[in-house]
Amino acid sequence: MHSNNQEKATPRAGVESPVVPGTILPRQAWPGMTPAVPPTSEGAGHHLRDYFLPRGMSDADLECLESLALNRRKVRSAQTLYREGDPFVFVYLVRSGTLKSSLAMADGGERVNGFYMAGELTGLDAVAYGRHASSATALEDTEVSAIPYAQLAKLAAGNADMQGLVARLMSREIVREHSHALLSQLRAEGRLAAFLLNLSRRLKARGYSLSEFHLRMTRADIGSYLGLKLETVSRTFSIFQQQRLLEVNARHIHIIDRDALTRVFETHAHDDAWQKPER
Amino acid sequence: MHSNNQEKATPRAGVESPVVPGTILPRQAWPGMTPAVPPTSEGAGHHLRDYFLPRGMSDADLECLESLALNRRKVRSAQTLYREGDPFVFVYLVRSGTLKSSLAMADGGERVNGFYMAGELTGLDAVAYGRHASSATALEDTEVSAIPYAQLAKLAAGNADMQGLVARLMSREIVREHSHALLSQLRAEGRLAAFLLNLSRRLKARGYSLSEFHLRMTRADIGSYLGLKLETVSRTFSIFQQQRLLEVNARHIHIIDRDALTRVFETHAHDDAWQKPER
DNA sequence: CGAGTGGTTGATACGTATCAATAACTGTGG
DNA sequence: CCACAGTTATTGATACGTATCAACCACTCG
Repeated sequence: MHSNNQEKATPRAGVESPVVPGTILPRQAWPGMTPAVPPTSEGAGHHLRDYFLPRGMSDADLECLESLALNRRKVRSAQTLYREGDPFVFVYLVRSGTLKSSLAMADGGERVNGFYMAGELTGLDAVAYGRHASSATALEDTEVSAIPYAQLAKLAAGNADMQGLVARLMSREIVREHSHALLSQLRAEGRLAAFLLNLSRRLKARGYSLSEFHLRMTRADIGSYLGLKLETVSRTFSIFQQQRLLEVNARHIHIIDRDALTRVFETHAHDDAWQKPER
Repeated sequence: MHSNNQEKATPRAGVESPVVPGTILPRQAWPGMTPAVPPTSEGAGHHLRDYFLPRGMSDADLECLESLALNRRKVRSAQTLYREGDPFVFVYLVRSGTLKSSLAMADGGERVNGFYMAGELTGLDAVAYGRHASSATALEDTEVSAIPYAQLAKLAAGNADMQGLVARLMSREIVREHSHALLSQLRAEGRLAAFLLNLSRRLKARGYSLSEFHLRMTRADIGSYLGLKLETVSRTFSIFQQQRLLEVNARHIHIIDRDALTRVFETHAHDDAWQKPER
């Protein structure tokens, strides 16, 4: 039942959460992708580490959902799967391709608040008020399974595992947003570095190269997601390239110096030690 | 294709949400506190409107939780209720007082990501990984009810209403984080205005004055929450005061010109029309 | 009464937005 | 196949908002 990433599994009696919380601490060198490094003693660490927590589900979790994921649907590049305000009927499991999730702004613009790839579930923010709270747009031709939320809820009513799964998935969304919020503490270089490492990790988990990949989104999308202008994103790519941390060819990214990239967002903090810890 | 959403009041059989979703659109004058004003036609509008959605629960919802909220607990000002990384056992219903929720940063500082007042539930971000993903600190002497999550889950397993309630509460946290993220699109004045109006509204719902109240948090807390330095918060208060929008005496706030304050965060956008709508 | 916390205000530095020009690429229709 | 328009990305010059550093005041608590 449940997710749990990482092996090694420090068998600590979680209340009922099976998942191991400890993960990669950005401050230490990142050895390829070895997961579960027990947090260096300190309880609450750099919370940005959650930014690197797995977004997908375990095979077991996925299997759970499979039973409901009958309704296959294709979304062509640039088409929207659902829009903010649409009545809430389905949550969607991404099968292949990539989605971006975004919020409409007052001025007609949009703010990207997440990217979803194969194995990830989107639409859970609609549970709150029965309408989608964000829009989902395909960044490439994408396939999803539509899961009727009503059915999911019914199933969960009689099945503690399923109930727990849904609860965990929603909670993870919250934690993810926490981490995303922390990006604002970093400057442009730190934000982009974190973004790239996150992408890299997720792509790796899907069988792609850890060091080389293709961006599905535009500079503007990345900027919107990171709270930067597209020009700044572009410039930052150039900087990384000059420093030989990356090779960039439009949307083709090659990570040359992963460790250095990791160091970037430890160093490039916005200098905010908002407050001292009171310990 | 697109936008749609909207009114017509659609008495749409909410999937299960009891709460009225439509609310105040910041762009229109804010008549005191009239709730449910059908959004002015425009499609997915200023998503920041969600920032003004009710955070508390309906009486019915509250009653539901009461049965489990036996375990009363007092938290003195400046004491923490739980810390990031603590094993997850309880969620907490705030009875009286105020809590701030925060995340630890790499450098030992913290980032405030929310404030919780009476009737609000905190701790749901811990469901994800079985450990608290944030810390909760009392801003004044505060009383909470500790609700064992295991029990809550068990109860939900046999009770569709309860299950729906928990799901909705979690989803609302997600939506709230969305809104919080949108604040970064505003400049200092817009952020502070939005913050004050939000506070005002929540306090009003608890029987306090809409226009006059006492801040429970420091300038640094506000700054951390809004992504600003405390000096900037202070300066912005001064500006509002000069413009006769507010009267500020340390933590005593008197809102003089509510409409003007509302206009502030329509105007003071960071100029980002990230992208054009494709209409 | 001195130390500590919280708040205000000023001068200046710095990061990123903004405006603008150009180039590379993409798809379209003649 | 080539021209043409429309994105997407890069790069430069400059403007502007907020962080930063610092001095100072008010208030509280031993």
